[in-house]
Amino acid sequence: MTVNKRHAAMEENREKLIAAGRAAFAEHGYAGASMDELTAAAGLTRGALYHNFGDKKGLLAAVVHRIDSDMASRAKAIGAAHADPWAGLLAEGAAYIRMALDPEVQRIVLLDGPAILGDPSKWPSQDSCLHATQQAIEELMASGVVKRVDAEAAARLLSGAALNAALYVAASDDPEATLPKTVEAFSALASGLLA
Amino acid sequence: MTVNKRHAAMEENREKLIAAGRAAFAEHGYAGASMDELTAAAGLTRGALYHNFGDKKGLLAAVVHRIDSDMASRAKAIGAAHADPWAGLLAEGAAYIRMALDPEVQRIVLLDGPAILGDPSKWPSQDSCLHATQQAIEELMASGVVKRVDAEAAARLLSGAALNAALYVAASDDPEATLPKTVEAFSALASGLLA
DNA sequence: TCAAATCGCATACGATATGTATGTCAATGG
DNA sequence: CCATTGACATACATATCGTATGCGATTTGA
Repeated sequence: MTVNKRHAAMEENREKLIAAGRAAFAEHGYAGASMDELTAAAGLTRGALYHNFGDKKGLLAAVVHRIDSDMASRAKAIGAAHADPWAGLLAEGAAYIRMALDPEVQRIVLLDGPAILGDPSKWPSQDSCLHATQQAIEELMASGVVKRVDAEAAARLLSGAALNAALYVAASDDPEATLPKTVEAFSALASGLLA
Repeated sequence: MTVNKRHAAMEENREKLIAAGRAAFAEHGYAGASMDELTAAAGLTRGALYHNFGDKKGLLAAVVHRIDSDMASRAKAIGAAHADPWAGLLAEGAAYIRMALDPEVQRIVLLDGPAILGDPSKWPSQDSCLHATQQAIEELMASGVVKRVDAEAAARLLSGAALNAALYVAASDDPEATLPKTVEAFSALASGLLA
């Protein structure tokens, strides 16, 4: 009976590798992360890695998917906390900007992710963040709050602006001061979608 | 007199290397481009490359700077062709989206550039595109056409949205159909900056 | 004009990292 | 209880970057 002891151990090792990969990619970047060090830190060898994820890109994809899911669920919660759907969308956007200030998110999801895995809209994870934004926009369009434009394009523009802005904020000399100004400009820009 | 034959040859070789790097980075990506092949294609060896550009990143920086300059001058011309400054800004944005459809621009400037060199706003080239947009926005703010928000942030958001949108358009299944819808959504979004 | 010094570039070398092929041992299941 | 599977470790082959060294053409100074 016992639900396969081997499978349980495998899942556990996968978790270890994803965690180690997340740390290594965040600290050294994708190119600079050594698979030997990474796997050793997880108490394993490269054998486990190649068996579980195929290659280095495979591990990155798994790590990106994990972080992306975390971000989407957090953003969704924030958006849902607002009674007014439009305010919810703005809050969601601001939340993305703030989450993207995390160096881990920047390095892995915003910089190395697209460079190595290609455009987020084609990721197997479907880019949960993008998907959530698009859904919010579609609902707002249905209720006549926002202009009728292509929802997918609008979501992509909005999310692109937000995430890109976060990179800018983080790279600025005084992020604390730049953040509110950027969020304000973001709100102004987003209002262009209103009907 | 003869203005140094050595210097002339050196400039010529730099041009060859930049051209070869541009082609190699575009085709294989930064990580996948071999310096041996690249320099051989230029009729040189890695010795010339390391002497002129320091390291692989140095060559990428030079190539990015070159492409960025090209883009900025083209966009500026397009913006200046419009009598109405606001229409000029929109046209500039649309031009960026269209230029960013070029696979070379995508891979080198939008994907590998930020991943390897860091945020564009910190590039030595100052990211000419960004700078031009910011200037246009400042002038429109001075003449009361657009809202008074942080011009640098607004420029970054607008440019981020445009360039990011281009990645999305290019990755879409039917770019020809996606492009006009995206440009339309871009115009709507940008109108949020109007006073 | 000639000789010495410069310097741009080629060559040779070492280090390191990825991906694959092979081996091993515990868990499974008939 | 034994044969088989398969998850993981080990060993190997290959490729690439960056540096250290060497060469030769061009420049410079007298």
